[in-house]
Amino acid sequence: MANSQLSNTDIADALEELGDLYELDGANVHRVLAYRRAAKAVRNASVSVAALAREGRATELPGIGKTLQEKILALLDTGTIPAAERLRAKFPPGLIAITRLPGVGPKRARLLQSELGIDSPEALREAALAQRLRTVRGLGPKFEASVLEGLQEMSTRPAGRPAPRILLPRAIEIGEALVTGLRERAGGDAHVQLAGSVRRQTDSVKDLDLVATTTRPAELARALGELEQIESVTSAGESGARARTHSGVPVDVRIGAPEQLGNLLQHFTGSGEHNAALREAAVRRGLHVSEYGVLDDATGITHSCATEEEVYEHLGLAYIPPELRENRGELEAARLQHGDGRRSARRAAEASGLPRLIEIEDIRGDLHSHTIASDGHNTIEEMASAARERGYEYLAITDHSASHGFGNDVSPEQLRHQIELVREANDRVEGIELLAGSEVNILPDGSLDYDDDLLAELDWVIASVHTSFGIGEDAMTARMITAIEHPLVNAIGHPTGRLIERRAPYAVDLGAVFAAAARTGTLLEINANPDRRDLSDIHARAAARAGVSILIDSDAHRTATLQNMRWGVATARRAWLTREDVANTRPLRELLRLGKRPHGSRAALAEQARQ
DNA sequence: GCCGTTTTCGGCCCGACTGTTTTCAGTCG
Repeated sequence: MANSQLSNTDIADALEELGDLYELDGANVHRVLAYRRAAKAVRNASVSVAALAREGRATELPGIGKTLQEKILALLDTGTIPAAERLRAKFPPGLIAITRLPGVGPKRARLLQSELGIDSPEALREAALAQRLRTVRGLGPKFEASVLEGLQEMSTRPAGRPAPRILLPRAIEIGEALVTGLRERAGGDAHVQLAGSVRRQTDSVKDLDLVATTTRPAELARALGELEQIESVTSAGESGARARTHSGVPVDVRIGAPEQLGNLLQHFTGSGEHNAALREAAVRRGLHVSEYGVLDDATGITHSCATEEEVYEHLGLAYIPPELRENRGELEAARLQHGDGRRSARRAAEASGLPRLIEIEDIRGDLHSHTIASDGHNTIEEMASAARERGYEYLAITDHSASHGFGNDVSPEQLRHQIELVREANDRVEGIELLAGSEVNILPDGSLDYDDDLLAELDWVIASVHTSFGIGEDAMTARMITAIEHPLVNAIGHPTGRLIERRAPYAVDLGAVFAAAARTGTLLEINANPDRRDLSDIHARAAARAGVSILIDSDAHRTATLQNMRWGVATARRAWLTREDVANTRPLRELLRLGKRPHGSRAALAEQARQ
């Protein structure tokens, strides 16, 4: 019982390590894959897998069966999995580290260990420098050189860290510059566009995937190497090229014929998991999907598809938006009944179980923004004008509260003054309604750092955790629920505190948080700051399923960052959310009715809070 | 090791490129 607190990340790491060990041990590849899939399912689970396993329900997760549940239970009870212990003795951690090098997989790692006794990156480096790798059959000088280059690259990173991933906005910026450059150089009939994880709008990306169609592929492949952003071309062939930007981002360009654009796009948009599941399902229907077309066993004909809609139609599926392609149930939802096949793509989508995803145009207002009263860079009126230019009907001014720190505290007296300023601005500025609000700190005990009388004067209160992240899961859960139950709190800001690629979410029982939010009518935010996107796609989906109304906010600290809203909408789409799931797609009055105070005045609620 | 619109066993997506070979294994996406 001592380890029942293991997080999903701990469990996922253990399963992944076991997968790596089995792979080195030469296990069946499908078995290894099963461990990796299971690790991913655990990592993505929005409930505690430890708790689930204790109840014997971990098998409800996709890819986890009886055996893996038993291994998880062993890990919880003893802190280790027996099979892992045994294999660790055979394959030291240094050997697993070697398999992280490009061009070195499990087979070569084991070969290096058995032939040359190499079991760490250091030993590998020594052997490569001494030109001993080439003495092994199947390895040569080029392999030696690539190993040394890989080790050099690895040594520039903190120990054991994978190559850094870049955030979506930066990836799009680099990717669009490449697309523009290729279009200019390739000219004529060339079509170039971004695919891969950028097109799926993931939080961060590891590389850029571009898809191109042209009648002169060689010319386009050559053009890639000539772009000013490209440092080097690492490989090139008939169907595309691979390169690296000066900023260190790998770039993959795939080139095909125009009539295959749909197949190419579908293939290179991924995700890998979506494609694998798609193809497995297709094989059961006698169809084989590749980037070149859909091969029908029955006729022997390969159908090229100029659009992705055609690809999915061939497979009896409604068109699946890129954001949903993660093998999280979209294939099942997209499956069409017999007779649906001849409908238009739009009709097919409506007939399927796929959601009609929210769009940026659905957003009517922003309920989290800062001004010069705290750490923002613009005045109330400047923010209001910029919001109005975006077509918003309302904007809440929510500067930080009394204990925020960082020199940006807003004292109770200052907040009273700020409320007056917002009211005055609201009278002056036409065409948008301003709400006098605050982003109030949730203190470690769950209380807020303004008293209720002052909070009752506000039109809008969003409460967030900004300090004491490490108080432990139980204390954090109680802290959040106390804030959620406060009758004057409309919404919780960035509910997990994560920073993408930099800081993990704090430990908190999100299931309990979602239940409390649903019960009290407290909105939970998808903070659209591209460093946060918090709630995440997975968490936002779970929250909406638990009956929580979701809010998407920019958390803008200047007029320009109001446009961060797009990253929040991207996360909402990845969370399967529709317009109906998101509160700020509604007119303000309707939104406020949706929230927690359907009856009475704020003063009455303040009274209720005092009791 | 998982899983089922060929279901409790026997499958489990598809192709490109590299470096080493002389027909292919390994790695990668």
